[in-house]
Order: sequence, then C-alpha cells, then structure tokens
Amino acid sequence: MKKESEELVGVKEIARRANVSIATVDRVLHDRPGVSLKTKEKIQQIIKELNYQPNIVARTLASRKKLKFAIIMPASSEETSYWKAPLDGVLQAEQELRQYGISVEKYLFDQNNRKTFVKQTAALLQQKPDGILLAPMFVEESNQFMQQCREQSIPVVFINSDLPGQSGLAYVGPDLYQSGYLSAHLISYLVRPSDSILMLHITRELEMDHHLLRKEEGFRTYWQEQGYTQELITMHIGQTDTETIRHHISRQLKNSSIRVLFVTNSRVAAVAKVLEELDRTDLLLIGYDFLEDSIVYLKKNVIDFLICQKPQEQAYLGMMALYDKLVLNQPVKSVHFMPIDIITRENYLFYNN
Amino acid sequence: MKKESEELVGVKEIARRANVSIATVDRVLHDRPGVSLKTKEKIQQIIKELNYQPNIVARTLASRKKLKFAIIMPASSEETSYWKAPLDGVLQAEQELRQYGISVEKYLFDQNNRKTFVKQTAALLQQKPDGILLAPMFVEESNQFMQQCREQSIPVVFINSDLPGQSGLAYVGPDLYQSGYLSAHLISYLVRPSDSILMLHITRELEMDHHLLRKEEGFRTYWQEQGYTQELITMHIGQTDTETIRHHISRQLKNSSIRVLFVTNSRVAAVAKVLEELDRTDLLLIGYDFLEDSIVYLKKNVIDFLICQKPQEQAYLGMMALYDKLVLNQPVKSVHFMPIDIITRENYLFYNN
DNA sequence: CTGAAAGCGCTTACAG
DNA sequence: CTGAAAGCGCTTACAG
Repeated sequence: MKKESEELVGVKEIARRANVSIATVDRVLHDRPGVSLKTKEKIQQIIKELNYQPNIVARTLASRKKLKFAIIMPASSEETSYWKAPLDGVLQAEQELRQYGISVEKYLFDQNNRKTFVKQTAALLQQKPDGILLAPMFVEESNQFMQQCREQSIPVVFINSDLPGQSGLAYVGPDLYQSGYLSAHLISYLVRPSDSILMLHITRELEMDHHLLRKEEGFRTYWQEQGYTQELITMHIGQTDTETIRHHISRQLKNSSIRVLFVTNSRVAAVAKVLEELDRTDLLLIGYDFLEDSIVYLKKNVIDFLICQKPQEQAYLGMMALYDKLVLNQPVKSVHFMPIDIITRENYLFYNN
Repeated sequence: MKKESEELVGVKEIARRANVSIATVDRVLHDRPGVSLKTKEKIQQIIKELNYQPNIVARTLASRKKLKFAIIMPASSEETSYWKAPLDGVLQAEQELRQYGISVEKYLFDQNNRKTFVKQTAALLQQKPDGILLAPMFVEESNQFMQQCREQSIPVVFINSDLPGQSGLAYVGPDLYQSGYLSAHLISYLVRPSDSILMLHITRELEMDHHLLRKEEGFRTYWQEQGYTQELITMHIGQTDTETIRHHISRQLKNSSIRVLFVTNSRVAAVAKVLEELDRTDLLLIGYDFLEDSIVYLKKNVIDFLICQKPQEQAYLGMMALYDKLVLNQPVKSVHFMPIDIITRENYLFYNN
C-alpha cells in the first residue's frame, strides 16, 4: 500500500489531486511567481501529504541549465607540489559533474605573488560563475575578493584554510589547531626527558603564517597541558632553498640536544634532504603532507611521520558542496574538518589523498 | 568547433550519420542482437569517431529497469558493535542509489553461529538479486555460497576480508598483513629494549583466525626484519567476556616486563576495561577499530592507538562497485585496499569511518 | 494567474 | 534485421 502510493508520487499525481496543470505544480515546487496564494497553499499541502521527493534524474535531464563553477587556488610549483592534489580533486569532481551540465573554470595563481591572485580573481569574476571554490592564501586580498562575491551573490567555499572573520558557504579543510595538538601527542611518545625539539616554520610569505602559527599554538598547548619540560625551540626560515635551510639547521644541531624536528608544512622534504646530507638521519623527523619527495624520505626512514589532511578530498568535497547547494538545493555543512591522518613507511601505500 | 561537435553527439546524431534509426543505434550500444554485421560495424565506427559518451542521466530515466542488490554480513552485537559501521555504509549507498532505481535487501547473521549464515544465504538467493555484497566470515560456507552465485551468474563483492582462493567481482578491505606490519612499526617507537610485548588474539570462532594470524605474520616479519630483540608473547583467548580476559591478562602481567599490549581486533575495549580495573593504565595499549567503547578509553588515555580501516567506507565502496559494474557497465578494480588509519586521542574527532 | 504542448536523450515494446 | 512511436518525470517557452 505504502509502496503503491510511493510509486505514484510525481508532479502529475500532485497536479491531478490539486486540479491544476503540472506547470503550476512546477511553479510551486520552485517557488516561482505567478500562482495564487490559494492554489499555492493547496499544492504545498498535497506535496507534504504525499511526501513528494522530486526525481533529480528527470529534473537534470529536462532542465538544460548549465552551471559554471570556478576555482581559484595556488598552482603546483617547483617549490612544492602540494597543490597538485587539490587540483586532482577538482578534476575528479569536474568529471562527475559534467554529466549534470556543470563546467569548471580553473584559475591558478603563484602563492609567492599576491598580484597574480588579484589578477586571477578579476578574470574569474568576469566569467560570472555560479559558484566559487577558493583557497584563501592572502588574507587581505581574499577579503576584498569575498566582498565582490557577496555583491554578486556568488556562493564561495573555502578549502585548505578558512578566512578569519569571513563566512562563505562552507569551509572544507583541517582544524589547524588540533593538527598541532596531535603532533605534540605523537612526539611525546618519541622524546626522552633530556631531548629537545626543534619546530620549523619554513615559508616565504609571512601572510601564510597564521596557518602555521595555529599549529604551533596547538602544539604548545598540549605540551603545557601535559607539563612536559623538554626544551622546545621554534625557528622561522624565510627562504625555502636547501642552502638556507641547511645553514640554519646545521647551526642549530651543532650544540644542542635536539632529537626531534617538527616541520609545520610540506617543506619537510627539504629538511630531510639536509639531514641526509649532514648524515643526521638518526634524528626523528615529522612533517606535513603526502608529497612524492617526502615519501621518498619516508621510505628511507629519514622522515618518520607525515601528517596529512586529504588535500584532494578537500577540493572534491568543496566542489560537491557547491553542487549540493546550487543544483540539489540542499543545505550544506558550514564547516567540514578533515580527518588528521598519520602516515608512516608502512601505511603510505594505502593512503588515498 | 570541438565544442559544437560535442554538443551534437547523441544517439540521434549517430543515427543520422549512419542512416539508421536510433533504435538500431541503441541495439549496437548495448550489444543486443538483431543488427546486421555491416550496420553494426558502421555504427561502431561512428561512435568511435564521435567519441560518443552516453548520457547516463537520460539512460537512467528512460530505462525503468529496477536492480536489486543484496548484502550479507554479521549483525552488530553486544559483543562488538563493529558491524554497525559497514551497515551504515550500505545505508548511505542505498540512499544515493535509490534514485537510480536500485533497492537493497539486507541479510544479517550471527558471527558466532555459522548456521545463521547458511540460512541467510539461502533466503538471499531466493530473491534473485542482481549483485551481492558479502563479508565472508566463514570460509567453508562462503565457498559454497560463492559456488551458487557463480552458477546463477551473480557478481559478488567482498568486504572486510577476502576469501582465500576465491575471486569475486572485487575485494574492498584491509591488507591484513600490512596492517600487522604497521602496528609493529608503531610499537617499535614505544618500547624500550627491556620491555616485552603481549599480543592478544581474542576471538571465539577459530575460523576467523586466518584474519588475525595474517596480522601477526605482518607484525613478526617487521620485528625480525628490524632485528628487534624484545620478547613477543602471543596469546589466544577463546572467550570474549571480561571475566576470562581479566583472568588471563592479570596472570600474564604478574611476573613479566610487559609494557605494551597489542590486541589484534576490536576487543581492545574489553582489555582496556580490564587494565583500568587492574589499575595498570600505565601500560601502552594498541588495538583495532573505531568503536564507541574504545573511544571512551582512548580519551581516558587507557588506549593509546587504534588502527582503523574505514569499515563504513568499505561497504559503501563495495556497493558502488556493484553499481559501476551493473549500471554503468564500467570496469571495476578487483582489489581495493583501504588506508590504514592511526587514531589517537587528538585526531579521533576528525575520523570519519 | 494558469494550461497545453514540446522537449531533455535515452529505452522499450510493437509492428513489419 | 529495422524503424516509428510512446514514454521516463520533469522544465521551458508560449499562449491565453
């Protein structure tokens, strides 16, 4: 009985019961104007009674509406291939969404050059996309961009990191504080009472530091909560070339009890290279992200742990959030924290970004 | 130009070019009989030239074919709620697949009683499903079941563990050997030279042991490869009640240097309970699976690490493999190993089964 | 404010 | 072996 009624529920049946045409039902369904209040209420009542669920497949086929999504994120670079993964996520989403008539335009910028970001946002807005996926690396410029999106009523989803004080449609990415907190926990198993820990922020753009500093904050909080007394040395290296890194690290290692190095981003591969050259692979090295370079050192046991946050999935889910909102008209979770994955020599083969 | 041609590609255009009706194109598309070889080849040629991609949305809408999937796995029980997660994965898939006309029938059995499995497989086959998701707990009975599925040409996807010597459509689950190997690596960071390790297999059904023994094998291999000399005590506990577990563990702990306990399945929660009662939470405890009970002890720092393999996703992906094969006619990866996740007090909040 | 009709790109009987 | 026609459940002009 229940089944039968379920079979019948469609615009046609609703129209029949309301004594109107399916066009009118469609108007109510989409809250379009041109329906008398009385008819509207009657139809809404029937929709409710029947617990009508629209057939998304039919809707997609009939509506030739083509949506345009735009993404803007850093380009993968010599310096770090991190951004290849999010782009892959975008590509995956694009492929799945293509059959629903959604196209995706990609705008990449140089994460060491905020001007390229501004330029790309301008180009992007000219295309008048229906939804935007944004990796907000530059706080100030991103704020301005958000302002424009708001004016044009274009929903924006953040990935990788959010934008302090701004709320887009959703954020998909790591909880940076917890990420640092976790690292501290992990490291607490590895250090002896007399060891020191060297925490390294390796980045050119100061702006990105709010990112790294959140991790440090989480780390320090854990350390204090636990009452650990090991020395914690923090260091900022403003150049990302091996030369500079080697210089600073070898100096630090000369006269100290450092036994653990914690790199707060994907530059851990560069540190691994340095440690290998210095013949100090005995040290424990922990860092971020699942990059090919890093995996090489993970296999060689130079890097001990990598903390990853599924960059590909971040982008994929971000795109799907736009789809849920814009196509399915579904509510979207405003914050979606990614799992914090710990990668080792043994499980890396099974890690899917 | 390219774009224009892409717009036009559909059965209609193919039919026009081949000078046939779209019905004939459809026949070729689905490799149905009733087309002369000459016509068939001509059409295939055009399909290739045009790089025709069928519109799945239209196809789904037009084809009122209703597929029936069946799943058979253990029921979640008092003893362990592990199987709740895979069922959730099935439910999630069911919801997404419903709109494509796919229904899912669930057959659950008691993992401590192989007769219930046999009974359920019989009931399942009577329904003549188009595809099956199977957690093959009982090797012999599962083999017989597979035989029947083969006779009826029903594709089967394994989850959780595969079936030695049998190949279904696909396997989605952990690489058990690597899982044990990883545990050993993790534990190697935690033990001091004088410590001993207690490895615990807690299970009633001997049959399931091939599962656990694979993990032990991986563990031992790592330990040997690395040349570690710490004592490794293995123990099988055939009852899963707290009483029995306490009895065995307290005996072991009495006179030994044991400092790490490694439980090879989800019964780690019971061990945690015992350790708490014995006031031996100073010991390091590592086990499997993301169960509520275990998380409680993880938070309390009684359990130190949990190794998880996304049971929910296993089932979800298994269902999707059936969909890819049966609906989209796409090739399916015959083995899909899950990532090996390490869960701690700090990252559990961000873990999605 | 409302409805009749065409159409989205396929599949499915049915007729020949 | 092949084709004309109806239909899947919606949306979209268009006419009134």
